[in-house]
Amino acid sequence: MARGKIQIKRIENQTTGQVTYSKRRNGLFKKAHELTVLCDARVSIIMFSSSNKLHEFISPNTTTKEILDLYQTVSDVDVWNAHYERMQETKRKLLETNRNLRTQIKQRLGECLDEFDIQELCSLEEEMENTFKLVRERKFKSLGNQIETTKKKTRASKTYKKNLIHELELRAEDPHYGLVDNGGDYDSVLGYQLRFHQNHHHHYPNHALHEASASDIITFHLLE
Amino acid sequence: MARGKIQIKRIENQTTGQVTYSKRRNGLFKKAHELTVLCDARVSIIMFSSSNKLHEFISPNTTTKEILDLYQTVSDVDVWNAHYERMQETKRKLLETNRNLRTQIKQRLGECLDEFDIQELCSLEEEMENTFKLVRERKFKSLGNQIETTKKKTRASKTYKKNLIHELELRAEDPHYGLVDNGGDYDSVLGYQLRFHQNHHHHYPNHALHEASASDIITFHLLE
DNA sequence: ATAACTATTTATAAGCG
DNA sequence: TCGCTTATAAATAGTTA
Repeated sequence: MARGKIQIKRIENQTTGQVTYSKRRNGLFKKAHELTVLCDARVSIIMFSSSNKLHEFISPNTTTKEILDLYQTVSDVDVWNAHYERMQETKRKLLETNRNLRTQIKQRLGECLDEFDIQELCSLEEEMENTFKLVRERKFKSLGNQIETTKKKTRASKTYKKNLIHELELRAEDPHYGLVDNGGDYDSVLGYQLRFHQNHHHHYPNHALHEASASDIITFHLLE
Repeated sequence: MARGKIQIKRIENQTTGQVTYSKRRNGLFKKAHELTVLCDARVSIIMFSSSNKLHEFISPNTTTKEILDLYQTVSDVDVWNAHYERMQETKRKLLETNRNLRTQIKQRLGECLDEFDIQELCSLEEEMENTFKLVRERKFKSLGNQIETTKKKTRASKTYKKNLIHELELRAEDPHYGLVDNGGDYDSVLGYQLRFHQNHHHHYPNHALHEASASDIITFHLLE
């Protein structure tokens, strides 16, 4: 165990350096803590290793923020000023952008048009026209989709109804059907099914639903 | 020389405390400096004595500000004051508003319409139509104004021309006029007079011209 | 406050598990 | 990366000047 006089000189060996850093850091923090207790002082140590790892010590009963605020007050160094100013600048720019955006919106709502010259008015007019067309297209497309959907539903209910009627005809032809359960059953079954479609009817004359339009179906949905 | 085991406990004696504080502070700073050199680290120590005296250590080749900037970036600790927090909040809100405004603009340019349902599309369509009309109205009005202005200018020029010709006729009728200078014909005099206005000449033989400026005359020529 | 001295305590480099 | 050990370097309380 060679323990000659310690040279205060950069430790080249990485591993040894790491170990020494760790040990001496602890030693430093311990000393700081002792100082805190012995002399009722407040100490903040902030350190970065050569690999930029952060380590800090702060005296008990205080916070780093407190110390730094105090430091800022006492020392000449304006620690946060640069950041503060940068934020002010950011805020200013954001507000400016915001104003511009609002103006643009107003112009697209037909306000504040006085500042525009003819050419600008023309291009705005053109833009509005284009957008108007786009919106209308989109609207029609959306409506088309909706109609398509309702048509499908209509078809589905038509098929369902046809099957139902077909089945009823079969039962009517075959007496066995009627005898299985009591005979009043037809109406009640049919009535139950059809109430889905319209509130008050129990019977439909033949094919009554075949030509149902989209709006009818919408009504049907609302009633349901 | 009583040198028993050092108790890590607050030193009540003021003088002793001061001395210890001074000695240990130096020891701490020395350690910090050694750490800096040995391990290539950057250390910032900020401390306040019980009497609120500030002492600080900073590694060579760096500044306290640098360390604190880095600290703020790396640490989660909220070292800034309430003002900073308020500014952060303001910034956040501004950015949010900004986003919303941009979305609105995009929608009014016909983009991002997928999120809209039929009703929204309808009201947007209506809005676009209204604005479109407004813009067109404004355009026509602006065009109207422009036409009106040019008409006025044209009228003024015509009056001017009429007066000029009238005067020339008078001169032609009255021999005294013609004999003053050599008898130039109407055309050449007229040509001279018109050139004379473009070149900013001095005397006007007729009051009718007093209201016309050089630029007006140039415009008149362009319009004719 | 600061410096020097000195008996002690403390810190820690290097080695080991 | 730790924790432990140990010989030695360094720090420091108390004192004096």
